[in-house]
Amino acid sequence: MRPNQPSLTPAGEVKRAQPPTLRDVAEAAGVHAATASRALNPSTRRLVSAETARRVIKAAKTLGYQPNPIARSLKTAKSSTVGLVIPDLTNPLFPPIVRGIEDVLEAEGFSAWIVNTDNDPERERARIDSLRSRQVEGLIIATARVDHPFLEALHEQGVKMVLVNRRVENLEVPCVTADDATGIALAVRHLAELGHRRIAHLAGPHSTSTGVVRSRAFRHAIRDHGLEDDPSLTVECAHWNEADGATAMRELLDRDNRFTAVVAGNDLIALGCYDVFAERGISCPDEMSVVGFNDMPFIDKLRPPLTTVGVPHHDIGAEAARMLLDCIEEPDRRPRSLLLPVTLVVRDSTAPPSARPSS
Amino acid sequence: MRPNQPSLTPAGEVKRAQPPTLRDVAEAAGVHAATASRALNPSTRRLVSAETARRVIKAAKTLGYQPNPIARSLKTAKSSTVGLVIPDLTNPLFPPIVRGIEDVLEAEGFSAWIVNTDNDPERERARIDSLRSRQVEGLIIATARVDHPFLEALHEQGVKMVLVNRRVENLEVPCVTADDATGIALAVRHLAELGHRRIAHLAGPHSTSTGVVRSRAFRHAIRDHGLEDDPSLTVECAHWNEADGATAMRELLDRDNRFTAVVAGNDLIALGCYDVFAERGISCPDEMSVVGFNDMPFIDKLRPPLTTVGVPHHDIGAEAARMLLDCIEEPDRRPRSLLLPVTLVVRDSTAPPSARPSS
DNA sequence: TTGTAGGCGTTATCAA
DNA sequence: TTGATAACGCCTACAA
Repeated sequence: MRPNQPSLTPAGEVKRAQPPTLRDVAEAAGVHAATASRALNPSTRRLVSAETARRVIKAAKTLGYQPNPIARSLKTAKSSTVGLVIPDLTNPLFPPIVRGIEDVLEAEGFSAWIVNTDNDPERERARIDSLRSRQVEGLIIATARVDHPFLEALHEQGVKMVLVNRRVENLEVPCVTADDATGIALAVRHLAELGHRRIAHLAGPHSTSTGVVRSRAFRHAIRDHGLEDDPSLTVECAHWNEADGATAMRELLDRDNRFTAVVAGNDLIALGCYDVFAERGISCPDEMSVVGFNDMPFIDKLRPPLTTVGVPHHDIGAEAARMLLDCIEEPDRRPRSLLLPVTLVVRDSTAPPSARPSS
Repeated sequence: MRPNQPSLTPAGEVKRAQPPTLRDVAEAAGVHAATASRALNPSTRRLVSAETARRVIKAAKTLGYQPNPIARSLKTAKSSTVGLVIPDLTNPLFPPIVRGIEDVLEAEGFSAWIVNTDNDPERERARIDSLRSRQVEGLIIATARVDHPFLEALHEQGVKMVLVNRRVENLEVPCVTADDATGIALAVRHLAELGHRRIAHLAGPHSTSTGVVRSRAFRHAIRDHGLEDDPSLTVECAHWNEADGATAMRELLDRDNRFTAVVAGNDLIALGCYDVFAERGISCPDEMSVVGFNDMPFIDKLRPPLTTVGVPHHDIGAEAARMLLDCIEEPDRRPRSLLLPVTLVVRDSTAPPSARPSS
């Protein structure tokens, strides 16, 4: 017999009460455990009499019964759990997405395991393996690269997943992304309307779909507005971060191009531009306009406040979670993809080009 | 018999191979499951012959065996899991702490469940209940208030926990915090050395130990430097955020105090000051110096870059995780508290007081 | 409508 | 040193 009240061990210390189990509830209600299980489970409750159900539920409440999700998982092979694979939680892009995901999951009784890959494929493998061993029912992945054989392999194995922010070529998996192309188009139009003619692009890495899509959209937009379409005005950054943004900006300036505005692949790359402006005494927006992408928190507090493309990160997370839950519930549903609308947020980093003598 | 190779169901679809279980490994190695278990488990490996262990381990590797942590948890009543209770993941303070925690947990085979309370006691209760039902072995709590009966109750119930950033009065629980008092002392000394005599303090909420400790340290430091010790120079913010920082700053200015510098309770409150400066055309640091606390990411990119107290957030997380693991391993160890060293990071938001006519 | 029995995958306690 | 057995808490055919 397992003690359910604090009791004394031979040594005399107080032993903690174990949490009540289903059997304790059943006993208290004077029914069998199976009956109690049915009564407590909304989907099987119709199998027991209303009176019995009432008694069981009351007993459960009295005892403070909480079902043991571990035992339940072992039996049902479901964990009510999903994995969340992101590069790095300290990148301010991700927390709002994570909150969006959790808000939806929580409402459905699911929880998320968050893992950071630091963009290391080895680490990604290991962390995803660990998630799988914990029986997650699906994955939300924010680390996808254009060519990502590991994700393809997972998909082959029937692992349910949803991609956020990114896509993988030739992979039939649901995605939720911002409308990158429109965002870039808005940025270019804004600069064109201010009077800029030579606009540069600091592209994100082309190993990511986001980098590719934004780059392509940039070229399109430039042509659409009849602006100078000079390939040397685009530099690809090695990573989506400040340091590589700064490097790319330096390269661009060293080419001695007479551009007056930059569309940065994202806000962090734009931050790198700011660093280079400080280094070289370039004044923004007087001498150079910059547009970012994402509208990260606090980016409006910069010097100068950054004009950028606003992305509904919370919604991206929420939609992705909803999609994954859909996949889990109806495994045969066809993968949909969602493109969420973006907005241009004009601040002080963009202005008409100065009349300064161009070199 | 459970099929371990993909097989055909009556309907003809391919059935996914189940992941191999311990029994599969045992069978492949020609031993009993119990033996395989012992061989695979480092702590019991000495109970089997070296030869058997080798065979089992090899078989496990060949089959790609991954122990099922759910089954293991059910048996051992341990989940290798801890709960992480924070107010809001989108507050940039927390991601580095979380990473520090995860880095340590991961090395020990533990994982963390993160929950956000949004500083809502009701929600905190619910989320912690849910963590407990998931059998977490302990909690790391970043939401503690000075008076926090719920945490006391948990402690009474024997729930293992470690507090980060905060303390609870009369609660004998291990804590990991930054050395707030020293940080504030450094800030005040820096301002005093610049020549400021009337220094204000925008205190964090006194419902949090951090708010109390920093406030008290401020008064001490002011007296130590023989500066003007005027209680009306301190305003308490309702929350640790921008909006309430701005409100408090407006109140301070409206009192028409002739202070020339502000020690903000944290960086977000300092951000609120920046907003008010913009509103009222006050130039920082020329007319007003500000010091923040925490050295949040990107705070160096503000206009002007913020002078602040640098806090080792990653270390705070790492130490807290280590402490919790210690508590889990040796339940009887006495609670220790750790005070981590801080540094003053001088940037451009502080300067000598101007010679402008005071009022 | 309710009870019985068996098992999810693992580990602990026996006995051999 | 290994094997047999039972049990962790829950769910679900099946039988009553």
